[in-house]
Amino acid sequence: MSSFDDIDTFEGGSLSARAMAARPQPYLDGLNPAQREAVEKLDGPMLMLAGAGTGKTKALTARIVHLMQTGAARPNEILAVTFTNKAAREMKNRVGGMLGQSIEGMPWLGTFHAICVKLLRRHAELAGLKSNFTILDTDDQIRLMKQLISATGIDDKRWPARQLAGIIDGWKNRALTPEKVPASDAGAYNNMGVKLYAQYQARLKELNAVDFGDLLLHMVTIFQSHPDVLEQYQRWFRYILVDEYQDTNVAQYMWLRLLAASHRNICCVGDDDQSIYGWRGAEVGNILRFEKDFPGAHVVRLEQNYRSTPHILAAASGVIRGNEGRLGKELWTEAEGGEKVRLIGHWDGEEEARWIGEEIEAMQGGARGLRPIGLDEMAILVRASHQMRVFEDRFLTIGLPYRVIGGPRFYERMEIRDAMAYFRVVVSPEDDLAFERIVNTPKRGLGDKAQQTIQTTARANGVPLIEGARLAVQDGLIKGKGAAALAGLVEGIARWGRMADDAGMTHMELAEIILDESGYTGHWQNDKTPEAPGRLENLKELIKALEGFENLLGFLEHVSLIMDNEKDDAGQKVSIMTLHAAKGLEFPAVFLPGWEDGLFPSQRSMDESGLKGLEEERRLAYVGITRAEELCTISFAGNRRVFGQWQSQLPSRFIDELPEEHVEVLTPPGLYGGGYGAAGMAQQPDVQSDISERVARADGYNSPGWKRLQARAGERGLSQPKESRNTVIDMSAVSSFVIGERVFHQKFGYGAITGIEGDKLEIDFEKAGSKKVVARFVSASDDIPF
DNA sequence: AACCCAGACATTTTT
DNA sequence: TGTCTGGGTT
Repeated sequence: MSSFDDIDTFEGGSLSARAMAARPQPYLDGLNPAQREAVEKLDGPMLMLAGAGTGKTKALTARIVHLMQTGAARPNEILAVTFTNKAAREMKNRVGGMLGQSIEGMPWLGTFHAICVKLLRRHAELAGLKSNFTILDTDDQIRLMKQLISATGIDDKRWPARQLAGIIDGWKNRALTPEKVPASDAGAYNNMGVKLYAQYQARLKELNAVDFGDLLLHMVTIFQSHPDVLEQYQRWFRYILVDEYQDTNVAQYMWLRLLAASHRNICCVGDDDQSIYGWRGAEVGNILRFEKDFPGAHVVRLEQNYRSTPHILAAASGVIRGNEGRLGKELWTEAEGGEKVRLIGHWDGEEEARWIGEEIEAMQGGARGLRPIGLDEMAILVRASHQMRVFEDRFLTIGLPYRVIGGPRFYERMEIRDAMAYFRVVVSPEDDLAFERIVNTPKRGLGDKAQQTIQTTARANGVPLIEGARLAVQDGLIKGKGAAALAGLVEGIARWGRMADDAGMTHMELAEIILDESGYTGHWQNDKTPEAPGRLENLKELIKALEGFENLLGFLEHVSLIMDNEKDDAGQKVSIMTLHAAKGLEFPAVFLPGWEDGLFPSQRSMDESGLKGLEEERRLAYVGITRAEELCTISFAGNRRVFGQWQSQLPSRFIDELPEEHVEVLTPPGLYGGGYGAAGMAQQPDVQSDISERVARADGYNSPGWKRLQARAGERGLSQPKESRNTVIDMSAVSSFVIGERVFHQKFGYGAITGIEGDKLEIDFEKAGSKKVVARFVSASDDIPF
């Protein structure tokens, strides 16, 4: 399509739009045919199926630029939604870069939540809110829930606030208001769940607050009940783009469908094979159903991968093939050569961590004829965060710099949340939840009773808590030390509020004054726990973060939605993160440890969600492998300590699904102790067995790998690996020992048993002294073949 | 109101 | 095995 055609067909024909349309289109040059199609076909529904590393963001941003350059839409007529702020930021930057000028703003490029906040503030009254409503995070949500539960006089043991909040979140994800919760759902909780849900919503309204789920739920409700409002936005958003469509939940899906209903100019980008947030309410079905939802939709597949070697892609394809109900897509690359995916089994988790540590060190220097790989170019991706610990322990002892990505984030830290609660009460004194949080932090001698008094006083007078507190002191309902402190706090909040209006002070200075005068800073200065200095450090950082904002209010608004803080501390470091956190990232070298059945795929996923759960786990495996550009190393351990108990592990069934010809099986080097290391080596994965064989198998314990493991264990005179994951104490191992017996241990050498307790033995070692060890790791001394 | 200990419990977490 | 929570104690 030439730009001249566009001028003729362009309807809104302002001069500037025509001038825009006449510009050259350099952004189309670097695109492959599929990408180009995805960019140029502007009208009507489109599904852009973009595999990992296929230049999705490039296509998406080019499409946005194309919309503007052809004059199809002005920047503010494009609705572009992402899931993360990071993705939104990146897209903004790239669009700006492609235009070669700063964009005059794309106000509707943002996360679902950020856009909904904007919309909801405009139409708050339609949801029974004031436009300055506050946004609660999970923490506030649970505290509110706790209050409701105790107020209702329900057994909080049977109704843990967390769980209930989770259930309600689930309903909100499915766009269910309390009235719409189906009987089948409601009945399961004896109708109490729905009742509490309704109460919770009522309470939120009283507080003029919403939670994350509400942002979408309210907007969907408003669109459904106010066609005029909906129409206004249908007309306004001429083109809609959605990133990571496979991760949308029902509420987001409905929101999009409503907005796109009239013109159907909606372009959804996603990859059904990378849908890994089902447990959070995401519906893979949304993307699978797209062509039914939008008949006549254009489907474009981006399959050319620019990230990984052919071996890596083949391995990933081999695994994901095991899933049914895919839209179907096969990655390919023009690149050639490269290393096969490497696979290695270890004796236990520590061993695995040790090996990976050594491997990382070797790779830095350019091992095995490969180029030297920097620490920043390597990542360890685990299924669950507790797996990180072994690596941290190991890397600390060998002094290998690492960085953990994810985990508790900056704005979720206690001290940050406390400080922000202070800012919140100052900015809006009627913020009861914030007031509640700080009223006795630091300790002001206001215990449960005093706080109860404040609550009842406030409720009796129909005023916010802070006013209730003032009245309670005034009327002498609270006495003594607490009363003085409380009066001081209430007075302080008012004073700080006045300072905020005072032009002579920056909001950073104000923030510092608030934290100092309230005694909060002092509270941590007096705290002698080891984490106190870090917390003070964080508070300093918080103040620094204020700099970028006009005032406290602006900052709070920003933070309520942007809970990420990427303080990428400088220096070369190996990254450790969960597979979930790794989505969207890429690294030259990737380690995927812990590929053991039960851990990965996670037993819990399979128990709770059956085949669906297993398929999501498989997608997680696919995501993991496709993060790697040059080198991907998968590993598993035969034994692992789970909740402090030793358990035998089976190699993950996903290992069986790796295509043999793209995998190189590594043999662990001669490990210390020989005999035990050899047992670890026995666990060669059965790369031969294909999917069909695996599926045909009645249970997982007949795999060639398992049989070999058993056989070799027997040869070595070791205890047999347990068949049941639940049998924690290995009775055979225990019963074979007697007190006084001379035994050998892998790490501690020879010793004599002095005590037996379950599966643990107390042994007086000749060199290492007396230790308690797990029976599994001990053998009668004459069994040692060397 | 602050502290301590026993018991429960333990994935993944874009906003 | 370790962490967190809630109940009981000081």
